[in-house]
Amino acid sequence: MKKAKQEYDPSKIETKWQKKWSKSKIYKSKEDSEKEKFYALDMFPYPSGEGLHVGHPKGFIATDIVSRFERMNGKNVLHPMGFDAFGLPAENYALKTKTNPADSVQKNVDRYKGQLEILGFDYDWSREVNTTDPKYYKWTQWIFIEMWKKGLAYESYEPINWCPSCKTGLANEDVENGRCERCGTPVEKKPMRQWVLGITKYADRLLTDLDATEQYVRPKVVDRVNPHKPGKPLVERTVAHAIVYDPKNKKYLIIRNKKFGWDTVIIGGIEQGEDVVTTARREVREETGYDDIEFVKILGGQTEAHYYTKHKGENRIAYANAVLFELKSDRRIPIADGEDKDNEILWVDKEDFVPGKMVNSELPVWLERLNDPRKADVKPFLYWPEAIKESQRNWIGRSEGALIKFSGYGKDIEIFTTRPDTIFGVTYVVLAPEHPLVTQFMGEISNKDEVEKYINRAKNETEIERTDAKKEKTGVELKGIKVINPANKEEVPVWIADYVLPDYGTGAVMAVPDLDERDGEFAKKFNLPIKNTEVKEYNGGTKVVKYKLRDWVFSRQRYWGEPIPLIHCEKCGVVAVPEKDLPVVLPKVKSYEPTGTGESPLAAIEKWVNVKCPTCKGKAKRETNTMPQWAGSSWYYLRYMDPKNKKKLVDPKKEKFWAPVDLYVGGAEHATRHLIYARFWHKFLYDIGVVTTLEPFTKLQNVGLIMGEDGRKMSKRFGNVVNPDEIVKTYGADTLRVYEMFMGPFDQQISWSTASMIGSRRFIERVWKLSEKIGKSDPLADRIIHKTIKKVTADIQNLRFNTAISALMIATNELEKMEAISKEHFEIILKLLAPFAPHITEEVWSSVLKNKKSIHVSDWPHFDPSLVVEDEINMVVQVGGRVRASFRIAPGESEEKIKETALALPEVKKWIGDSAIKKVIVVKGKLVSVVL
RNA sequence: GCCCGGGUGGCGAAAUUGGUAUACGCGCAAGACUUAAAAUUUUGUAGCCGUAAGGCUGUGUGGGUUCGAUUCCCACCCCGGGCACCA
Repeated sequence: MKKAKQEYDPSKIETKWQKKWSKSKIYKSKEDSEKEKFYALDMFPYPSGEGLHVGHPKGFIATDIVSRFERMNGKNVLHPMGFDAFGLPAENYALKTKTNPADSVQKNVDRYKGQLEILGFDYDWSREVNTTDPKYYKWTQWIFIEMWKKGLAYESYEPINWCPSCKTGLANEDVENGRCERCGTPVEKKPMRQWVLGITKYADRLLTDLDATEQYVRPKVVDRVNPHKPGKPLVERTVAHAIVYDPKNKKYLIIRNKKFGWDTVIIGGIEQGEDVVTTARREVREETGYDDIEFVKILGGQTEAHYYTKHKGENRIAYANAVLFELKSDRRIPIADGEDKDNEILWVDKEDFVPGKMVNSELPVWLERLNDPRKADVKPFLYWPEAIKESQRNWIGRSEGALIKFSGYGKDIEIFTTRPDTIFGVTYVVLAPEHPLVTQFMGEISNKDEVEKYINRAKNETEIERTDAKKEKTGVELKGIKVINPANKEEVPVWIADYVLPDYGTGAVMAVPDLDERDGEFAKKFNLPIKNTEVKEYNGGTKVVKYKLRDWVFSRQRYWGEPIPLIHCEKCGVVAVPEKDLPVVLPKVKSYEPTGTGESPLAAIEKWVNVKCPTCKGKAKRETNTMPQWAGSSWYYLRYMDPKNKKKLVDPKKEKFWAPVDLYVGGAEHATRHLIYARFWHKFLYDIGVVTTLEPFTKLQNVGLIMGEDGRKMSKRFGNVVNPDEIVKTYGADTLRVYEMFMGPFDQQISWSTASMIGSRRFIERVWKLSEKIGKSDPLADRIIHKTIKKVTADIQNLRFNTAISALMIATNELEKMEAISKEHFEIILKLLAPFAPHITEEVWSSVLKNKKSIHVSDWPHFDPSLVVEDEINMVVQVGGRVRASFRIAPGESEEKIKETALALPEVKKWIGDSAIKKVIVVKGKLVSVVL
């Protein structure tokens, strides 16, 4: 009895299953599970008025596939979705339509949700967050207050783009070639009172943790011998310990301080450009003279070691790594000496190599890891694309150098340089035009007008313009000013030039035109002397570390953002809004226009602005700046874990259960800012005990943009937007999902092609029709099925969806050729396809195979390794580097046999001819290469 | 300009560690089915020479290492993303 053939019609099955899934709550996530957790996260969208285009869901499809895959593999999955809705687009829309942005945001969110729902995602919508919801931004404000309490938020006058005609501040986006996009007036820089977050305090941790190992434990160890001295500076340092083991004598190498009687393992600070192993190796060579030690392993990542006042009177936090080496040489006596005469180097037994005798407070951790190899295995802490890590390293831009003072007229010009050794080649000094000393020198100079004119010009340039190396150099000498080069006491002139930026280093450079290209160009243009530079050591400066990373200007003079929850009291100064009064809700205003003074529209609402001081109950005013859009997105992944908690940002138990995010998918354009901001907030929350992991996202994956069919970015402006609703209507959600994953490598940017999508639809229909072939198993099918399980499983794990689908297509093509396929084999194909095409697989699974439980909660298939190896493999023969013949042979065959078979082939004989065989290379399982 | 990616058939792309370049899909061509068309299906499809067997060339360009390079190294050209108030 055959069932009547059913045509595949996605419109009949997709909404049906979406409703059933939602009703049966199979995607709901709970913390109280015995299963291992998996947290898949998308960068949440900004719901614009234009709705989603087909490019937006690409990343969401990927996390959907992975979360369905992990669920079928027995994991307890969290896959939430929410909306990021503060910021300029919503505000601009409000300005234009004179409506409250809250209304348009709600409309857009509803539209987005509708568009997402028809794609069949497995979101747990009960955990939805929205950054503009006061219940959400209460906690954004709370975090800000905590930062402010810790001194991480401070006030500063920072320039904004100011349009003098519109009397409003402009975003960088609204500035076009230095002019206001709306009215064309040249944009000026106007200093405004701003709140700034001290992200640079976290620069070192943000940098080192990129390469740190082990997610959960960076043990904190405290040196209890030397007490913490409150007055002394707190210095962070990344160091390497070298643990050198002599396998012949079973001894360890230590440094003993004869004067004070303490022992230590070899330790050294990681210098610029070095990795841990290099540093450790260098220290061993310098301290002991051994240069033939063999690297064994890094002992399980870093510790956070707190040394107090031992090192040059500093309170030091060392992020300490240990490297285990083995001694290879026969020499047993160290030849070099320690840094000073009180130190001696010696070999000790393991019994002496114990915490009690050694001063290294982190030694117990290293010892534990020496004894238990499992603990010493280094697992990377962040599985991130190397490109993103590199971008972040460059963004943070750590450089080690020296601060050197050039003095004159009772003033010191502090200069940061990474090359103090070039100081003897300095012929002049350049200050940024904004440098505070420039104003102070004004009285002394003879060309005041010229200098002022130049300053005005430079400050309105963008940073990109200023640092463009191709641009002709400009600058003005501060005539009459000379400063003394501290190295050779020479007098050098002082210039100002726009290529020196005020925010980097000290905003001043010592120019060595002989060695530096920019300085050279500058000197040539202004006929400044160029000296042949002799590089020699100069120790006249203070060693310092500088970062390119700047503190984060965290306020906006806008309406549509989280109000900064501070109050300015006439008597008490700045006071935080008490936690019980949070959230500070954004009040309704009549006009969303910024005030003519550049202040936020909130400043005009007297009823809201004027408050009583929470401390003294006296007259006070609210802060009227709002937070930037980045605020809400810097911590939203935490709220998904516990979205409705009224008492806490996140319940510690829930945080412990779900954190960290196992897979985070989003656009590469967020490589630096969003991801660094989120890491910064996370580390702060770690420090105040809100979260338990050092990093928020363990695995990160970029989505490649989907471009329009014309190769340009999809945009209303170009008229190349493809709407997913239309595609779903004509082809079905499953086809859209499969096509977007099949287009090409997930992280690659690819142009949309509606014409090509038909292939994905045909593939789905072929699977649909395969159900008509259920019957006896073909003996050849096993091998195909098991190879496909292996390939699809590995490809999903590696986020290579395009080749996973290709493998499924190949399997389908093969199975189609057969008389019949078994029910078991067909089930496996459906399961493998289920994460990609959830509706069609569920429909066939239920209506043809008569399963009661959803396919999406069924078990992922496993492959039999014996069924994925071939009996016979193809090998090719190259003669003189060219493929000339091929033969089939059993994979386990001996090299001799392979060689013999290959050389006996008539084709091979023909190509060898009379030439002598120099050698024959056999690569098992691949080829035989005959070299003539 | 600086930083980070990428460049393979007509098109989207594939290629474990350096080992048969072009899997899979789109398109195209020819055949089957059909009164016809669509759909479906079969076969072919990198370029050049050749009836064919076969040969030569070929992964942005030029060079290098190697028995062997899409893969590694050097130089260059082109395209995309980011550059701190777009998200």
